[in-house]
Amino acid sequence: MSFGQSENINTWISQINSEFKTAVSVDCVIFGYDKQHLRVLLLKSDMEPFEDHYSLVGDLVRPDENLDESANRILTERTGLHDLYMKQVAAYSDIGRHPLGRVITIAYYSLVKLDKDLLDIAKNNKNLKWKKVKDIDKLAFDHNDILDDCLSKLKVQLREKPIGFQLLPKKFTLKQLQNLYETVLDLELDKRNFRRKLNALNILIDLDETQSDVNHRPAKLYAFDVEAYRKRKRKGFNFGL
Amino acid sequence: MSFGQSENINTWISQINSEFKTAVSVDCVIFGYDKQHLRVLLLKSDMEPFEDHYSLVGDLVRPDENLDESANRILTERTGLHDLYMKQVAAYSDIGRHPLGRVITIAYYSLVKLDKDLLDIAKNNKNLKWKKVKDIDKLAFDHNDILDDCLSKLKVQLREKPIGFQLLPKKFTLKQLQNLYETVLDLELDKRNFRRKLNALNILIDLDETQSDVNHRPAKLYAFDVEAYRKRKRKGFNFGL
DNA sequence: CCAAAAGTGTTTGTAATACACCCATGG
DNA sequence: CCATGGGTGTATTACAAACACTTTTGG
Repeated sequence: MSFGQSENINTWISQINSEFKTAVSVDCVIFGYDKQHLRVLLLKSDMEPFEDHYSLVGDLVRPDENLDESANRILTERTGLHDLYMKQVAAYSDIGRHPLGRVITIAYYSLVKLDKDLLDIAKNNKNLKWKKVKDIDKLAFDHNDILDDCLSKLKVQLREKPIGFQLLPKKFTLKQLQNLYETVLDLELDKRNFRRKLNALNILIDLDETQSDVNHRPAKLYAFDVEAYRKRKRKGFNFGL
Repeated sequence: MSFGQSENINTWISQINSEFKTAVSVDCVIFGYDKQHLRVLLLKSDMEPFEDHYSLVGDLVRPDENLDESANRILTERTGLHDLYMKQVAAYSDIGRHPLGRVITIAYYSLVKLDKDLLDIAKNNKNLKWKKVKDIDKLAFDHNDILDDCLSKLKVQLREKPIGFQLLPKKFTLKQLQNLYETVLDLELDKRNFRRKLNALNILIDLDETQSDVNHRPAKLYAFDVEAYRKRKRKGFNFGL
């Protein structure tokens, strides 16, 4: 950032303290995948005029943290998890977007594996809910815009980078991975082509294990090979789905 | 944005006015293309400890404008032009990024056709300079990070969307367009394949005009067909270079 | 032995790549 | 008539898409 040469430092500081007063917040679109559905963690709003609307989870940015740290803090506070996959998406700044004054918010999306513990946080707190993305209607503030943008970004990234694994358990079957892609991208994929492509990418570890307790032929289990991906990333990588 | 249920409105407002004090700015990476080189409009900084470093052009966000409006204002103030192509890229927020205090900045990149008038703004103002991207070394603040991110974004967008035309005059030759792609993306393209591809895209208007005053066979002139692009955009469009 | 999902190859069409010569103009 | 860049087509290769049957397990 930089300022016109005409302004001096004292003018500038006093401006910030008076008419340029602005709050900065972070809002997180926390995506979770649940074998069937893509979900987002929402919070029941208690703020006029949005009572009983759901909103994204967010908070003001504190003086001792940057935006990434702020997003991480919010994620940990809400989910109890650390080091989630997380991506800054955009800043939202319309004058009237927040009823209490000028609040500019920076949106992040993040990805979590929806296991029982995580589903429980919405049971232990009446105000939290894992809503299916498809079922979300009117949210508080401009959070529908934010959600739409984050979902678009997720879809783009899912096609280009191996981030889908963040939404699955460590060990997964190829069918689970395919289902994830089909659900999130809202399309149908050919089983054989999908498997061939994944095999060619060489980013999966064959665990030599199979499912148990299924009443059909058990599927092989795989894990994401972070190292193999890192090595290949340098010379360009495109998931290409 | 939303806040924990425990906080009430008065707490929150007083927080903004005291410890949450933050300034928000916009910084613009203004790219211009000059037949040979990709350039960025830079400004000589007069701020400690960055005297004589160049910086991006930016300003504080005013109370009556959102970020897009702020970026537009900065662009118009610096270039005299309106309605430039413009894209929000990311927010930068490290604690120590600005010597005068907590300043969170949102970066935009924008594209202009570098004609004589625009080149003159750097001649009429000693502090402004159209620097070749390749020649830029240490900038003030965290502006190298911002520039790098904006350049990456530009490269991605250039491959996917027909934004290159924003850097060229209204009438251009296929060679000029190819040169632009080769320069910005730093690669070599096959002339015949490039022309075939562009022809297939059907987003150019053949103006039935040719260059004049060149000492070789004059090239045909084309213009970007905005309407044709708009119609095809709905059903997906990828420049695919 | 039945139900249910896992696993596996081949063919066909389409898009990307590589490559060399003639053309129009100004000087 | 020469120098300079403009303009054009074809053959090859790699990748994407479409498609059906056999295998393994639990009940």
